[in-house]
Order: sequence, then C-alpha cells, then structure tokens
Amino acid sequence: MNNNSAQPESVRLINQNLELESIDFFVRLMGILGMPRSVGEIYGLLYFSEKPLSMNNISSRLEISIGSASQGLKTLKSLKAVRSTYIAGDRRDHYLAETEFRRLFSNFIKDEIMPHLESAKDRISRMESSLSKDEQEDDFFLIRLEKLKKLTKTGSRLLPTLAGLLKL
Amino acid sequence: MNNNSAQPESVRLINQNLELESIDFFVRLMGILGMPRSVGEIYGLLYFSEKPLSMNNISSRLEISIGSASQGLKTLKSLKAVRSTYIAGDRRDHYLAETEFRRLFSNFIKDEIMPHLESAKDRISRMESSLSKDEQEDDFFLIRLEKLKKLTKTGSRLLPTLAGLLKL
DNA sequence: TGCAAATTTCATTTTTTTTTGAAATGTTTG
DNA sequence: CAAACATTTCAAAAAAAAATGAAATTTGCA
Repeated sequence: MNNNSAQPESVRLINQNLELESIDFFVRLMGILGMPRSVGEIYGLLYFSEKPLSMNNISSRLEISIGSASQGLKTLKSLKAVRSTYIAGDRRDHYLAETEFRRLFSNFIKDEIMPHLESAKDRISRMESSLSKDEQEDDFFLIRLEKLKKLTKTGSRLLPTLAGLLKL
Repeated sequence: MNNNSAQPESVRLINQNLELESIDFFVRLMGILGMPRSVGEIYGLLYFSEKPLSMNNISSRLEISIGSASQGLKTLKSLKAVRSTYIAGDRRDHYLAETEFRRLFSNFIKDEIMPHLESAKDRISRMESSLSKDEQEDDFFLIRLEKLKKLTKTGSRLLPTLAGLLKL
C-alpha cells in the first residue's frame, strides 16, 4: 500500500530529518496555541520548503487526507500563517509559509483571544448587577470584581501590544 | 449522622447568579489556557466563595465526581491557584482561591510553557546538525533557522517577564 | 494501634475533538 | 459547454481528552 504513485512536482532530494524536526517543532507550538496536529504538520512542512507546495502534495507527503489538508490550510490562511502563490502552467493553488511570527501571533491574539476578552466584559457587568444590597456593601465581593475588571482591562491592553514586542 | 448528601457546612444563602457567571468566566479563561472544564468550574466556584470549601462540598455543588474534584484541585494546587486551609474541628481539607493572577500566570508559564521552549532549543540544534553541506551555504535554510532561534530566545525572555507586567 | 473518613489513583466509560472519505461544489481549459 | 481536475463540506469513524466510580492508599483521631 506504499503507492504514493503520482508525485508530479519536486523529485528533489529533501532533508528528511530537517523536515521531521520542523514538523515536530510546529506540531508542539501549534498545540500550545490549541491548534490540531494537522495544522502544525502542514505549517512545519511548509516552513522549510523552498518551493510552494500544492494541497495534494501536502496531503500525500504528510499522509493526511485532503479533507484535513483543506481544513488545516483554511485555518492557516485565516491566521495569515500561509499564503498561496500562482504557479505558471499549474492550475492548482500552491502554498508558502508566512514566516513573520509577529504577524502570526498578532492574528492569533486578535482572532482567538480578544473575542473572549470582549465577552468577559459583559459577563462582569452581569455579575455586578446581580449583587444584592448586602453584597454591594461587602468588600469581599467588591474587591474580587475589581480584580476581574483589572484582569480583563490589562489583558486587552497588554495582549495586542505583546505581538509587537516580538521583533523577529 | 450521614453528611454525604446534605451540605453540612454553610447553609448561607448564596448568590446563585454570581456563582454561575463566575464559573462561566473561569471555565472560558482556563479553556484558553488549555485546562479542562472541571478546573475552571472549581476555580470559578472558589473565586466568589467567602469561606473555604471542602472537596466534597465542591464536588456536590458542581455535580462533578470526587475523582474529578481531586484531579482538578491537584492541578490548581500545582499552579498555586488554590490553597488549602485548616479548619478547626474538621479533618477535611478546605480550599480557597488564590486571587493574585500575576502569580497564577507566572506559574502557568513556568510549568506549561517554558518546558516546551527548553526542548525546542534541543530540536533546533538537531536541525542545525542535520543540514547538508549544501544547505549550510543556502541562505534560505540559514534564515529560517535563525528565525526559529530568535523565536525561542524572545519567547524565553518575554514570557517570564510578561506575568510581571500584570500589576493586578 | 486500628478504624473510619478523606483523598488519590486509575481502569473504564463518556464526551469532545479531529480526521477521514466521499459527495457536492467550484474552476479551468480544450 | 462539458469534462477533467481541484477544492470544500460534512456525516461518520477514529482518536484523544476528560469524567466517573470504585478500589487502594493515606490520614487523623479515639
């Protein structure tokens, strides 16, 4: 069943080890960010690929289904971690890794974290309005609410700044 | 007297709404950090509890198994997000939320992120030594490796600092 | 010390997430 | 325009993660 028959493009020699280490590296990194394995695999493969790869090529090299490849590329595109490139005489899309981690993280924060922080603010408002008369006098509750507000405020200020600090 | 079923301690009125919003809040926050739901539930419950709660109390109020409660408290203890308190005349442990988010995040970074960064460094070394003669001359590979090194270096510098910036 | 309550552990079950694969849809070009 | 290829979508299968619950262990006190 080792029939990966049609590999039309790139019969170049590839540094198998580098590729495997890269995939491993990014599977873990993406894992920390809560992304599925396939997303890390695809990015890791593209990261050290000099030429753009087609979806088919990606899916056969990584031995993942084209469904997974399509889904994973969609995720990576939405994070702008990957971009597609035109290749003359080939109607397929070809993908390249975007290697500016700063932008990558900044998109991640914007897409995956900030929406939570926004809704957290509403939730805190609801907490405040649910306080009974007694609780409104009780420092215990007031202090804890204050801490939550500071947390979300500091978060919304700090996180978008954070990516900027990555001068990569 | 069988005290499994009833709540022996604290028959005080509890602000049900506040509690639910708090649990919701922390389930999501912990979720971002990759923690299971039960961990967020426990912390959310403790966060607005004026008195320390026993494990049994926690598990029955949240309707989770004591196994889950034990496991979740273990995680929270290891992050120092929770501490146990002695209560006279009661041999059970009682838990309180630790509300200094700064320390909480700093422990999270130390326990959950830094180890990955450490092993990333080894992985990058392996990548370097796997480069062929040709690749060692090829800027493409050298630049990408350089970027990975900068990423891990900046990460190990920035992340531990980050928690410190949270003046909460 | 011995016993019972409290807690931890961990094999099993349940739930959630991810992947697959095939059908539907979209796209290019002969 | 149609047929050939390329991509997306999504129900179902597979895999991974979390929760359960009961047995094992630990702890405190009578």
